[in-house]
Amino acid sequence: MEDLKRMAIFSAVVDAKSFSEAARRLGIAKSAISKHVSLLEQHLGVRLLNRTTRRLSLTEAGEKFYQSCARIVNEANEATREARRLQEQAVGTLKLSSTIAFGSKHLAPVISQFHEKHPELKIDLLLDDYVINIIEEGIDLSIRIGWLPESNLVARKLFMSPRIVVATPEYLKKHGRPQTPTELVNHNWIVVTLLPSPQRCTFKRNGQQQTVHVMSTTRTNSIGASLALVKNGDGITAVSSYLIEEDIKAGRLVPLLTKYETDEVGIFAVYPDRHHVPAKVRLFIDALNDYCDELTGYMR
Amino acid sequence: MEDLKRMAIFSAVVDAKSFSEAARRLGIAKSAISKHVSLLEQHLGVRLLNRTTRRLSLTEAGEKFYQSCARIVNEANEATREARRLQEQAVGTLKLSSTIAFGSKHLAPVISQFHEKHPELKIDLLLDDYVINIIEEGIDLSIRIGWLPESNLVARKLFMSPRIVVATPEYLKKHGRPQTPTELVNHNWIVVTLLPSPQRCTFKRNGQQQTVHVMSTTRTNSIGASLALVKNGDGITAVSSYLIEEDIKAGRLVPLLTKYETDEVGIFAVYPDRHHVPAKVRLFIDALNDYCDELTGYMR
DNA sequence: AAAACAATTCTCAAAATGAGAACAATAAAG
DNA sequence: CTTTATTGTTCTCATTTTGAGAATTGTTTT
Repeated sequence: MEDLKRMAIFSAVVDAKSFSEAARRLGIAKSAISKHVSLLEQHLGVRLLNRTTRRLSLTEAGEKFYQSCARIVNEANEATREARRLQEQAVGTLKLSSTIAFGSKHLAPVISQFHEKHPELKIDLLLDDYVINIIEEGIDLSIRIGWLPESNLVARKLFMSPRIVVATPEYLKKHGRPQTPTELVNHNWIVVTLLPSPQRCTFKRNGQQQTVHVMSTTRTNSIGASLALVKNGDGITAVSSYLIEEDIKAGRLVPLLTKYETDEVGIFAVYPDRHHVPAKVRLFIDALNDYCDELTGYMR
Repeated sequence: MEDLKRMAIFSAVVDAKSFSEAARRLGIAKSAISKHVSLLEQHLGVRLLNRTTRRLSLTEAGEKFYQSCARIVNEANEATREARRLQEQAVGTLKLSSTIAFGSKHLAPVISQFHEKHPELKIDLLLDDYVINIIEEGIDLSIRIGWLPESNLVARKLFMSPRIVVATPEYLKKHGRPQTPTELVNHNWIVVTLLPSPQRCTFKRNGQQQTVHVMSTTRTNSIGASLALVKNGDGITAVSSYLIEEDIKAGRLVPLLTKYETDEVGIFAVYPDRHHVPAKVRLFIDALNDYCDELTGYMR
């Protein structure tokens, strides 16, 4: 393993048909070349080159060995080039992950636009409401809600979204409309188990903050399911605004406690490494950012 | 070129699916492994492995790169093995060189016997009376007469052979039989131009040494031709005894000045390198030695 | 919560590398 | 046949690289 490097040097010597010339080409002293070849021969226990000060010739073993070395050097260069190409061009496959709700609603349009721009790039979109291990799954880019800056991973904020407490008009007619956070304890809160503290809700008003422990008989690990349950009139919950704009406008859902500020939740793009971000990821984050800027601009 | 070695390390990490395990297998510290992989990534500008402390996964570029690395490591091992095989086994081709006379008379039987013992070894016999450059021609083993220990090359003495002054009976009847070295100047000496001092001949008797400058009208660069000329009755010359035993026994040639000791000439096996002598060469020298021992034993 | 283990980072000593000069050998030129 | 130019080898020495070991941080299991 040590002398893979020496194989490259030996190969250069054979190509140059001279120690001195090889030294010149590689930009190192000829004494170094000489030593490397000697050590390689010593380690192999095989004479590779017969040499006088004036002439070089390959031994039979050297001839065969050279063939292999040339192939190896070639393959190494090829591999390096290919790795850099994958890094710098939008090619290959981009493995995306996001929550089902965000993915189907927002990622889809970005993807289709992105795909037009970079037709060579395949996209693999994995929608999942579970918190998945993006290292284990080999995810290039994950869109996560309310991400707490987890170690080693890089999280870039796309936008902040307030969480709005909503219920259907029908539900409110039946169970009454809460006017203060404390009144929430009298309602069936649909708990989304994915969130860090699913049964706790914080509100602010006039600089005063209060936290409510909500009551619940219904839990789900899916944001989409929670929304569906609320829409079905089963209960009440807080949902990121970006998911329910239309529902509110259409009157299907009613925003509650609008006098209070709720804790905003961040939408983050998460990827595994700050250094050496491949082009496919960088470009997609850019596209996503543009989309989100437009979205929030529109919402403002 | 610098990171061919690192490609091997990276490959080992992927094979082991762990930095620590790879370190154990390669017998170096895991901190070293970590650094090597980092440097490789840095040099490529490409992330190869996504890693937490507990899990490893290849990036897309890393996956492709690994394929190449694995091939390279494999090829390198293969090449090393093959080089050693060529070194240690009597396989491949043995390129022999010798003077025409010695080659046809003595090498041929050794070769045929050797070939029976090592049927896998091809033999390439080059007969030439010129002094050839064994480096340039890629000769494995050269049998040279009266070789002066030339630089870099290794010369191993096979046997010493006295040079005997001979002529045909017919020639002697016509021109008289020289009784002392000085009388040689009256004869036509067949000069072999390959010898170091072709027109000089040294004799010893009773501890006294004398050198004669011989006269000549006939010169040749071929020992065989010189012998043929003498046999044809064209002149007189000194020939290594091993070439003319039969001719003397049969009376076709008459040894002259037998009271004088002539300068012996050595028969040498010459090869390019003292270290790492391949099996094919070593074994052939051994066989040649055995043959020569038999020959000189028989002559004694 | 604690224990066990993996990767990273740091420091420091040891090893290797490579430049440059001196040398020996060879071939070509005068 | 000597001179000259060039090559590969060897040597020394400063520089760089390397790797071990401990400490650190992060992750998983008990």
